[in-house]
Amino acid sequence: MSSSVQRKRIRKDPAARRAEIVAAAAAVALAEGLECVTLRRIAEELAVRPGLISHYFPSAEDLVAEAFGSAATGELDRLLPAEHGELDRPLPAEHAVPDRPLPAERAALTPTGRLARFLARTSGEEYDAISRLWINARHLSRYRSVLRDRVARQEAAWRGRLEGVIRDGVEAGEFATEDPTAVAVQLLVVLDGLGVHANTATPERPAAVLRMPLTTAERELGLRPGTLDEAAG
Amino acid sequence: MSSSVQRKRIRKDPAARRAEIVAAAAAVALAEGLECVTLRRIAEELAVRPGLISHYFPSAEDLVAEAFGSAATGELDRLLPAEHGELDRPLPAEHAVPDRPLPAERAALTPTGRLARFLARTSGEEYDAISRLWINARHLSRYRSVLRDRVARQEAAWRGRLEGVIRDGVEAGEFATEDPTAVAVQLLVVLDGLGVHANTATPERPAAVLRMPLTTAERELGLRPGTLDEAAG
DNA sequence: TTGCTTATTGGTCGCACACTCAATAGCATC
DNA sequence: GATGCTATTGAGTGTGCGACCAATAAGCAA
Repeated sequence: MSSSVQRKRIRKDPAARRAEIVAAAAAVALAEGLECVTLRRIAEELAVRPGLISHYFPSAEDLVAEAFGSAATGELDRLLPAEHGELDRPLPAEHAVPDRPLPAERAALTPTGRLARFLARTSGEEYDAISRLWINARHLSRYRSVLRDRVARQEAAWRGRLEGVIRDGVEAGEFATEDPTAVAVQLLVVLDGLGVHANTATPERPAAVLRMPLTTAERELGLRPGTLDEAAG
Repeated sequence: MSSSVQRKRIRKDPAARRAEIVAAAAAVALAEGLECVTLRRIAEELAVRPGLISHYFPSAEDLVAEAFGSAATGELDRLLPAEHGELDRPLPAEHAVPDRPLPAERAALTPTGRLARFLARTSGEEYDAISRLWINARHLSRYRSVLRDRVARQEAAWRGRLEGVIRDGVEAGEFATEDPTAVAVQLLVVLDGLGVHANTATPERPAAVLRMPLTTAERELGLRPGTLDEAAG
């Protein structure tokens, strides 16, 4: 029998195959965790033999790091899209930023609107998957040095993106702060702190706790309380 | 040769042996991570055969959960010792709290002093190991349900202990808050948020970020800024 | 001292993992 | 249609894991 197994080989362009592998690995990482990114698992996902994955990633650790980097970059772009022309990475690029002009309605958002939308999105249940990924990566970083470096780069990317929005807001006169970097880091600390519970079904948390990101942002940026709720619609 | 291997069997009281196993597992969990708590590893630690560990813990998952519970309880007692007679766990006891009277100098500390000391200790580098353990447990909870329950119980224990100090302070007129629970959770969120970096060597962080726990506590408890620094000595 | 309970051993099984490498076959090029 | 490059396979290695179980011996009680 052995009916449904694919018999015919499909020979692809190395670059395309590699991208395909990374995409599959990123999807598995996001949905099931970085420890599920194994040669066998990704090979099965793509209906190829494990040896092929080894061929593109001689060390499995590199694939895991790449999967995390790809997934995290994708999620950041979804949560807080970069404005056209925005320079948000002082470090070597993690990924090529698509250089096409962004849709008009995005470019039209004010810094307050962008920040409000980001904070709204990081409160939803959809954000749990991303929280899980970060916890996963931060823990696995303990043992895998390649991943550790990737995590550091992603941290810088997320902080840089958020910092950019804050700077835009200061420039536009919407925000008031002396140290955009410190505010960005403080916000990320709060979001990380709230996100660690993503794997453990936490009972209802006090409203003051759920509002921490908004409260922190409004306090540190000199916004009237409630501003960000209203801006989020 | 096979010189140094232990030949003679040592037969111990089951309760004592079990305690020994848990202690060894907790030490390994704290120092090397929960995934290093394996039958073979703990057996080697105690110079016994792996089968013996299986005998006491038919499911390895139970041992891992027990190791985390033991380590976390021990660290909480070290960071924020329970006052004599303090009732800090509404849930079934995670561990028997030693009922002996505490040293005089500890019992003499005011709530402000206890809180200040706790926050000082959670800032030191010694706290990194505990942060690592929490990240580890929170991530592994994704896959291990027994551990997940233990994490929930420990969260409750830590929150309860902190909440107790806050209530004492309110009662003593040192703190002012309407909702001690919310304050306790907010503090833990900030500490968790700062702790997630324990595995990734983070560059210097802005002073405002490092002071977040103190700032949060002082703000939420109606303390004059600087109070907790001074109380910590 | 003898005997009995049971804590402890030693060995085995099956599984999943990363990694290696010679053999094979797709496909672009001629 | 034939040829050559190389992407892809298939098979095998070694490691570490949890789980299982019959045999053994430690140490207490009779």
